[in-house]
Amino acid sequence: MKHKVVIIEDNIPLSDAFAEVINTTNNFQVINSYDNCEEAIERLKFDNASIFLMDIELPGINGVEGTKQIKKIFPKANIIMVTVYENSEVVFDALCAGASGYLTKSLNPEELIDALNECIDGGAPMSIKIAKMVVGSFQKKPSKIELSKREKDVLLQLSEGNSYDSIAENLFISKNTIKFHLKNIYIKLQVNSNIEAVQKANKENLL
Amino acid sequence: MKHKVVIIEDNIPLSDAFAEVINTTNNFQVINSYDNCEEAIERLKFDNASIFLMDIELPGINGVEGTKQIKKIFPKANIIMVTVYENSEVVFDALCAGASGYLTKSLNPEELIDALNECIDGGAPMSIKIAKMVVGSFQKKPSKIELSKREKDVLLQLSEGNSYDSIAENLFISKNTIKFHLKNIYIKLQVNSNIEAVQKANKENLL
DNA sequence: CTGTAATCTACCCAATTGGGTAGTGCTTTA
DNA sequence: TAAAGCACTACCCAATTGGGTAGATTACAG
Repeated sequence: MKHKVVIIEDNIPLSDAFAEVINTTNNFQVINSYDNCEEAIERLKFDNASIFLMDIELPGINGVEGTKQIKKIFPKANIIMVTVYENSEVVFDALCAGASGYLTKSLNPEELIDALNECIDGGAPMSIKIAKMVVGSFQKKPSKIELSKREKDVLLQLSEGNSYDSIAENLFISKNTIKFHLKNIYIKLQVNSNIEAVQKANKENLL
Repeated sequence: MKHKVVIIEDNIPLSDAFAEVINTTNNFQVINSYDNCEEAIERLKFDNASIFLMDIELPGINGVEGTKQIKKIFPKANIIMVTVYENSEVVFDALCAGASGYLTKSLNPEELIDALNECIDGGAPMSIKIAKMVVGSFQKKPSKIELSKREKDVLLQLSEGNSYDSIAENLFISKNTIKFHLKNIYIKLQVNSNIEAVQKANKENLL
């Protein structure tokens, strides 16, 4: 029983090349190729594929949006993006949309087959550069804004939704002191409201 | 010129096995092995290694903390975690600490060498399961809390630090309407302050 | 057609927050 | 020893926000 693969790619020669490679394997089979998402989505249930190779730049709805729609109907679908985009925003959008993997189009046949296998093994095949980007996204660079220890304490409490009174209680200092620290925090973060301070602290990973 | 590798692993037979494998290659060389981070950090500059294989469970400071410290001194160090932990918190902590890769200890010699090569190619070698976890972390499951379109508008504006007055101006509705929507939002999110609402919206990916 | 949900507006009052000024005391660094 | 930074407290006032009540309009589904 071969795993069914659907290719969604508007570059027909490339699509055909993928299909040819995949059909040489003895555990994968391309059961349909489309040059747009709309058609592929219509035939979703009919094709009943387990893996989708998805281009991003497509006529009509793009690959990221298409991924969302396919995952909505077929949550178990494994969708591997195959694209030239290495732009971080596109990569993260695709992953957020539900892509299981992300390959750049420079891949060779062997890599493609490896990726398919990794995919059905429950993995997340990624090109080297993509893996690096993804891992890099966890490595938050330390902010250049420096808060004192006490300021961090106060801001953390604030971010948890505490009022000045609660913060004062929790930190065993007076409410006035909370205000004092907040004022300094606002200056350091260049904001002038509690929400902005918390949002900026989130963004800058200050807590 | 071989790439210098340092192994930090308190399981000596395992450490020796890694070293043996690595030393069979013609582009990597284990220049030192340690059974704790402290010693490795002391000898950082002396060893001048480009790749570190780091265990997580170590006597004294653990591998995650050790990774932070090494990256602080040697930002260019490539640190690959090699560990039995597949617990998501540990994985993400390690990546946040600056690890370039994350392998589980079930790896075979070939995988180890592949990982080293991928690492010096600027990649992020990961075991299949880890890659899946990392990619999965992007796929935020949609919240079950449902806000109306207008409520989302208001909450988004609020999260950007706007006051009720600004939001009213931006959305061309009265300040009272902002209050009205906020009240409903607070009920739906089960909070009772602007910060809590914004934080919860962030957490639940409501915007 | 009727009810329900969403959107919109208004008014009132109490509580919270933001901004300013003015001090004290402690520790670290120059 | 002086200066600088951090932590702390107090008081005042204006602005903002939270909670309650009351009502209007539109749109959509049963």
